[in-house]
Amino acid sequence: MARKLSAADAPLRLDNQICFAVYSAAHAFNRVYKPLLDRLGLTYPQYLVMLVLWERDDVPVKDIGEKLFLDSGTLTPLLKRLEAAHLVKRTRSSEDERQVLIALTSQGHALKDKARSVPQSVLAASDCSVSELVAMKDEIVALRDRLNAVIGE
Amino acid sequence: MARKLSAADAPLRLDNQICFAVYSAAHAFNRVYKPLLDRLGLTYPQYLVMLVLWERDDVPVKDIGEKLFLDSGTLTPLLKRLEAAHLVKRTRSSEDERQVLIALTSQGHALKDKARSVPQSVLAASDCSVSELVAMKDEIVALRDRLNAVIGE
DNA sequence: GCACATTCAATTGCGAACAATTAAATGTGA
DNA sequence: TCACATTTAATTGTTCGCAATTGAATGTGC
Repeated sequence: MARKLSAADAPLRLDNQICFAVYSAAHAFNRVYKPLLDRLGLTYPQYLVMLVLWERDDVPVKDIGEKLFLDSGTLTPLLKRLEAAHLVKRTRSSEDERQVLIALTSQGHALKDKARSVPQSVLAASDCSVSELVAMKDEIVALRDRLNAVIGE
Repeated sequence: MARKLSAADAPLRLDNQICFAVYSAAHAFNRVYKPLLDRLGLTYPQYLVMLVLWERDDVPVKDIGEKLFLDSGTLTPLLKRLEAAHLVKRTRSSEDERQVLIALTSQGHALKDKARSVPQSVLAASDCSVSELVAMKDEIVALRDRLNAVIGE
């Protein structure tokens, strides 16, 4: 028997998947960021780590992971690359030797000024008003938090 | 001089980044899908490929790539893994020997029925009405398409 | 027909992302 | 104190994702 388009298949259609919308939008963002971040010598996940550090410095790996929803398997090699690029320094905490504290170098601090043009370039690429983007962001964050709540059972 | 919270820093604050909202939501979706897809023996990107093939079979790699915004560097090894799992078959097109056509095996077809429960499980996890999700999806797709339009210059 | 560009998939190399495990440091209860 | 659990990063192995290159097949302009 021939397979035909069926209403029963609608939930499995690619264009009906919000997850694919989110997935493909994330990749689109990545491609927009790439040329901008190349000039800073950063990848997108490295940029996210730098955003965290520009807000608060000298934090354990765990804190960065909680903010970005990433684990040490991702962060350890990434932070070593940032260290190799002389943007951060990794030092064991003296109070708790299990922790590795991540601190910006002077170059890491200085990069913040170069990064200021990035958000507005992305805003321009999105061809969208700030208020619309803020509304979308809030919706997506709310959805993400509901999903994450389910993961923790 | 001490660095303090400044209005000039707002565009660089992690919580103000819609790209991070999208990025972290994509990961949250991935984590929700993981246990569901494990039962099908699929990863999330593999699931996306199967969604494409369940809609239309016997398509060149390029078509799959255009629908999913992925290139051969990602798809070739992924499709080889699907072939190793006996879900698809890869054959050179006789009309154009440059193309590799991807066709579902009987097992690949059969997996569709097992996959039908996935979307509703994710819907439940999102704790959101269908109409809200559809509205969000449309907004995100529109944003994605604007971003992709900029990438093509 | 023949040089040339184009198209398509495969390959290589690098950087995430994550599960699972390991090892060291710390905390806890008896 | 001492056995035990917990916390924290690092490590290992697998899979994506993409840039850049390669090589074969096809299309083109002369």
